[in-house]
Amino acid sequence: MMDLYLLRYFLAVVETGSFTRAADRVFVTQPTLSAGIKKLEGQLGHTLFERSNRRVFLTDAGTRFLPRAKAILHECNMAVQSLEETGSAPVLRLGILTTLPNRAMGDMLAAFKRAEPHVTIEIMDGTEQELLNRLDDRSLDYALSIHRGQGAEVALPLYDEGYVFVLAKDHALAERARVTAADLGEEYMIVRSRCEVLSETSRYFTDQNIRPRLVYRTANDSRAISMVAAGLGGTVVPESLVDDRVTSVKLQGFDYSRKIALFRPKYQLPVGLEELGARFEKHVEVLSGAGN
Amino acid sequence: MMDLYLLRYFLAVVETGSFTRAADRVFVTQPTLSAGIKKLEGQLGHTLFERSNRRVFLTDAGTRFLPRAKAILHECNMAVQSLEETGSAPVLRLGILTTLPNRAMGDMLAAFKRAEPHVTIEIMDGTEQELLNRLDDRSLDYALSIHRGQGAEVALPLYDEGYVFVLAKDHALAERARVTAADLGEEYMIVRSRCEVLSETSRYFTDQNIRPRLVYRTANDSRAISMVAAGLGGTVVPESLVDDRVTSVKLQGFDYSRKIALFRPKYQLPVGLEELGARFEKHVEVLSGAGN
DNA sequence: GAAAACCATAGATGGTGTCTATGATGGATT
DNA sequence: AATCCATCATAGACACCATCTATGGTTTTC
Repeated sequence: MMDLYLLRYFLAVVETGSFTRAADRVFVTQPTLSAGIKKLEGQLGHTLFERSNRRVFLTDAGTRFLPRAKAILHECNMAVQSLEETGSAPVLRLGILTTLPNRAMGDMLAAFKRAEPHVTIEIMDGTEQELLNRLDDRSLDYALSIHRGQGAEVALPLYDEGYVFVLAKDHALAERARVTAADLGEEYMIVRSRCEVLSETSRYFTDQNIRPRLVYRTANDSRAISMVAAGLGGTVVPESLVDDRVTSVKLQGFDYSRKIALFRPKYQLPVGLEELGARFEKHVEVLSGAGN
Repeated sequence: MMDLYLLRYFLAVVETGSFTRAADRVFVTQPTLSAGIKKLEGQLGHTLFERSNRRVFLTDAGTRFLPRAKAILHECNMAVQSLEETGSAPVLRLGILTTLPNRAMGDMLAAFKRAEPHVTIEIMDGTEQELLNRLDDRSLDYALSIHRGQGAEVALPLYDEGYVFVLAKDHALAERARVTAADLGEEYMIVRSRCEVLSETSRYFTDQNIRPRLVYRTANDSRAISMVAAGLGGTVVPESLVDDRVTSVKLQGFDYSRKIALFRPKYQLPVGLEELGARFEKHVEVLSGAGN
């Protein structure tokens, strides 16, 4: 497994372009650093540097590893910092799945604010796994995410929705009620990289020997919808993400749907927040039942 | 400094609630694990567990540290995975500042796609610092971000824009051309946590002894605008983020503006991408000059 | 009071990061 | 072509440390 001190050696070599200067920078001798890089390469199973006697160069693997090494050390710094901060004022921390629509979320939270004018809400967007992890971590109190059969003490089921294919309003296929995979074979596809049915979508097309042309990939759904509206291509989205800038059509034979639930705290909320939490649950349940 | 193996010990104790069972889980003896946790606590300067003879409990510091420890190990797993992926087909990797508007970006990219139908574009949203880091890392080829006087070989200046205060269309202050800090004293404030003039905004209000009430905090600008539109409160945004769901007013005495630029690659692009990159630069320059 | 469970401490030992010394290689200079 | 210089790699010695076994201390249960 990896060692953090070796990551520091690695970064020093990248920054200086030389084992000798890097060794000076991290206050060890060159042979120590050389052995360290060799050890790291052994741990990872990839050569990270091409050695020459003028300077060293990152390999492809080294180039791919570089941002990750930085991210790891950054997280370590954040960890140390997190221990220096004092407790802050209590707020309700809500995670919202990135693929849930802005407008519905805005309306729901505005209604809650009207009922509870003095509450501060901190929102975190994330993938399903991120949100579950954050609930486990206690860095979130609640989360709105996809229901996968969890029991009532874990998650409060809210509503179901299906998936549709969205296109620009002036697209040739936009007037149809439904399209087939074959209809889309020559089209451009926008990949919403955090789509929870991404692999099902991919399989849907490959099962029918269709490979739409990929033109654009993003993790940001608002951007994806804007790109659809602008005519870059089409993409699969949950119904609730369809807005009046795009047109949705049914994708024949693609019958996936998702159920959205409010995930509850994994721990006993502090006393001040517990009643507020119960009111929040009630509020979300009422509004989502009425809205969708 | 921190050691990764000690983080694994820490997580095992959290998951099992016992040093003895945690030791079994990580395949060392209990005294080894005990000494390791003690070492980690020494490194961090904080006690992470309260010991009892029934089970151990996380301290406040331990609770704050837990999500960070997980994040570090997650990044380590990602790093190892990044080395397993094979080189993919070349794409143009563009970073877009999270506070740049979806519609303008969509229009610009759609126009580029019409000119270059066979290009795949991978978009990453990020803060200024993230985008600069990614350019340095070589994990991005280009970035659209804020110009801070960098020279022409680094960044191609595109356009300027100011900041405005946005409110719901039916807000009492929405009909004014301008508002003062005092006008907003009783209002609710939505904090766009990645706003590049966040500290200036804060200082603007505190300099005038105004403290608007914070109701909501998010890193996602689309969500923030939706919350404004829904009536949760108001917020400061660059002009280009104003859409037809909200109303903008001038904030008196708040004269900040930003210049947007296209940041260029920090390295020589591969031959295949180099000409494409030049065409991309030209395209962005022409469209932004015309549009804003 | 005895037994059980569990964390802490002590001492011995094998593994390892580090050092000094030296070797190998390639490019620049004479 | 020979020499010098810069730089990474290898070898061996050694101090440090993660780990083990053995034992101690504390609390709870029967």
